[in-house]
Amino acid sequence: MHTEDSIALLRENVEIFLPYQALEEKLALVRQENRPLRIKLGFDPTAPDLHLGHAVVLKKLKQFQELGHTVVIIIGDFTARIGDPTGKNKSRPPLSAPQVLENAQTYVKQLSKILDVEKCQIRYNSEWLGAMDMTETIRLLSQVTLAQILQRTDFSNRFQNNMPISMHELVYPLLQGFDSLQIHADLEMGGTDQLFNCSMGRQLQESQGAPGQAVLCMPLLKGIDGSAKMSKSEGNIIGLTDAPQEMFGKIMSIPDALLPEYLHLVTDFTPSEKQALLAKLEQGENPMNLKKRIGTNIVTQYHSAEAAAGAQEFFQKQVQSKGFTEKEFTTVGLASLPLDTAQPLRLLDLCKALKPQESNSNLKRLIEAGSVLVNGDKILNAQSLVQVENTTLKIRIGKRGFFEVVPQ
RNA sequence: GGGGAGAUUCCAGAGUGGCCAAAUGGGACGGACUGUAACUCCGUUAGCGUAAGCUUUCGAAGGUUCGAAUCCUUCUCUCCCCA
Repeated sequence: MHTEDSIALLRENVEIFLPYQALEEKLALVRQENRPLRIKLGFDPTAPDLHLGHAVVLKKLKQFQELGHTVVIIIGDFTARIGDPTGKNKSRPPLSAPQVLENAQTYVKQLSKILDVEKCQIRYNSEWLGAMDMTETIRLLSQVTLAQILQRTDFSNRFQNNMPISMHELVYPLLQGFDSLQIHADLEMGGTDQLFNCSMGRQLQESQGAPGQAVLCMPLLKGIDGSAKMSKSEGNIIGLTDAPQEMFGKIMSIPDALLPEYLHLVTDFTPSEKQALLAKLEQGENPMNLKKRIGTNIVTQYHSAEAAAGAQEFFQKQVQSKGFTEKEFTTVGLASLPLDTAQPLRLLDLCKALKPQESNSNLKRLIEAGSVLVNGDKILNAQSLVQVENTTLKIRIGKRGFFEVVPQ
């Protein structure tokens, strides 16, 4: 069932194997028992947006799935109400039950962008966690000591820095581990930040006399700002559901230094293609070109080749080209704007009508900073009057706001 | 249960009666540069107002004062030490 090649493929990009030969051992085991691997992937439906960081893990799961293994997705609807403390220096607020359910449905839909969801088992951990009584709970808690829990860097950092840690957060890793026991996981996948939680599952399984799961951790993809981790709360994500133009633009905005990482972790290129692209970069090719290749590749995965081509074209026109008139403008009818056209129209008021979410003060700043162009000309005075009647007017506000104001 | 420390603008973190819409750093936004929304440099960063200026903001609610982020009272939350 597995050749050397497929094992090499499965090992590609994996950062941590626990234990090191775990993958090979588990594969041998299931071959003997003539069954597929049961691979667990847990998600807390806290924020309902999957991003490229998640995709790193999901793409690996996809490889397992294509080799005939079973992916069991745990929707942590119960644990989401606690809040995973991973990577947080603050406690997360618990979510309400209806919120969690809604997020879970959105999640599964997004998972289908990468995995064959039809072939996955999907389980909600409220099924068993919600049913536990106090006696069972205490029995579970007795399996682990405080010292073990404090091993975890999130907790020990917070503890050392006098930050609050609530009791329910301490319990979180145990509950996640308990999921592994319940579904008889052979292997659990996650980001490297999940190592502690995943190994807790292994420990609990073994303490119950079951074989401990293997743990595979994927590297954490850096955010588009180049910071340590792509995460929703940092606002540095590329969402799987982002529109093509948005997705492409975000990829163009990642620091050049991140290119190899993105190339390896989130593109579809074959290993030899990746090599070739990296070699070109080393030979001094403009990183921009590689970034475009990566952008096109990624947009193609989540949308289509046509969408990717369109997104690249849009980027070149909207961002790279110097010309003003060839930009893509959003057409706005003058009559649809909340303006008193009987009065002489100030530039500030026009901007406010086009960007109602911006404050007047901020728009004034933008104008004075030279970020507002009218028909290609920089206007620095917010009080300047603009002629809008019986004429079409092209106006740029900031880097992204291009409007064409037409009469009526 | 007892004693002590603290809560500041998006975040971190100064400020201990008027010079405070509040230092500094980060982030964000903008400009210049670059046929990258990268890198670098520079600027801006509560709202309203053409402006003078006015209004709201320093955990919450009251109070003292001509004047409070700064003082007092109560409350909420957090941390530390002792038991």
